[in-house]
Amino acid sequence: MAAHRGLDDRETHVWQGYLAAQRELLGALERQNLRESGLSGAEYAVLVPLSESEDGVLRARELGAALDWDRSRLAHQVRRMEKRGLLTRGVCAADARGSMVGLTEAGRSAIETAAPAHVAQVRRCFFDHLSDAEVDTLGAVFDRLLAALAEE
Amino acid sequence: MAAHRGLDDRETHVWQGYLAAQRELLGALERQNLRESGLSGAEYAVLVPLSESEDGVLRARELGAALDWDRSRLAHQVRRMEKRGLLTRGVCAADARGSMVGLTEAGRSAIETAAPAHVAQVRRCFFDHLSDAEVDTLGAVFDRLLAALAEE
DNA sequence: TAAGATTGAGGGCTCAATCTTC
DNA sequence: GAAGATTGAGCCCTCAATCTTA
Repeated sequence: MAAHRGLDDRETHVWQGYLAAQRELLGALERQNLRESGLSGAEYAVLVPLSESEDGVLRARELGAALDWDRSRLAHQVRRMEKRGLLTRGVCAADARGSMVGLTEAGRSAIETAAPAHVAQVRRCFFDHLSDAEVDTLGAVFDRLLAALAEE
Repeated sequence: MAAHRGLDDRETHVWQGYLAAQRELLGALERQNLRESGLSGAEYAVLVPLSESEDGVLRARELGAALDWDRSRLAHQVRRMEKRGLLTRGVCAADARGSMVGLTEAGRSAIETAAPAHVAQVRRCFFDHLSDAEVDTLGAVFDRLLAALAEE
């Protein structure tokens, strides 16, 4: 492809495969998750750290750090999820600038229902198709790519 | 993470690394592309097959097949790009149901400017950090994952 | 009926203001 | 001024409904 002048055929194929696998795999997980538990991928991601916290409540700042999301992305997502009845928002007692995000009953119930199916799906669509050696290689590669990107 | 009960620590780490690498890498490419050539990733993707076609014109059906995009996604993208002056739309002479998508001068100029920098970026952020053996492993893995997903 | 395409609604993401509180 | 958070605009994507032509 003209997009890849400067990449040889093998590299082009690997790069296209990476892009396609990324889209198909995450898309399949998203659809499956949505169908079985009614949760989008973003909703699921937000509920996980909250369900692991002491009492189902975290400062928005902590939640954002756990997810590695910026403030804006989190604020938009929390707003939508509050409207859906999965979360509550409140002010932070210790620092009036901060906000607290908490699970509702519906939110806790949703994540507890969704988690086992989601994990099974990741195993079935990803790990079941890979050898131990391939998993090791992928782990090393992703770590290296992330380290290089962090240095930029 | 509670998200990964049923995955061991090593698997969880690899999966998180996959998700993070995906987001960081594609995000970095997107931002770089946008900064240097003013094209989004989606716009770039659409322009590539058109720039490789005979006269810069393809049936929407062909373009969608080349990108592996569904009709709706392509129609929305073409509409935005037509508004930006990168593409033209017309009716298909051979089949009145079809539509023809063509490059404008601005579109051709944009892709020709963007392509070398984009390829260099993919090389710098991805292939430069991988050994030959790792590239082979990744190629095989992505092919296998895609084949498995296609069978579902 | 099926194929090609378009549209509107709605979730999701990023960027650039903005507001409040430290 | 800096930190925590929110908001609005704009692009991207998917889904379902619709319209036209084959």
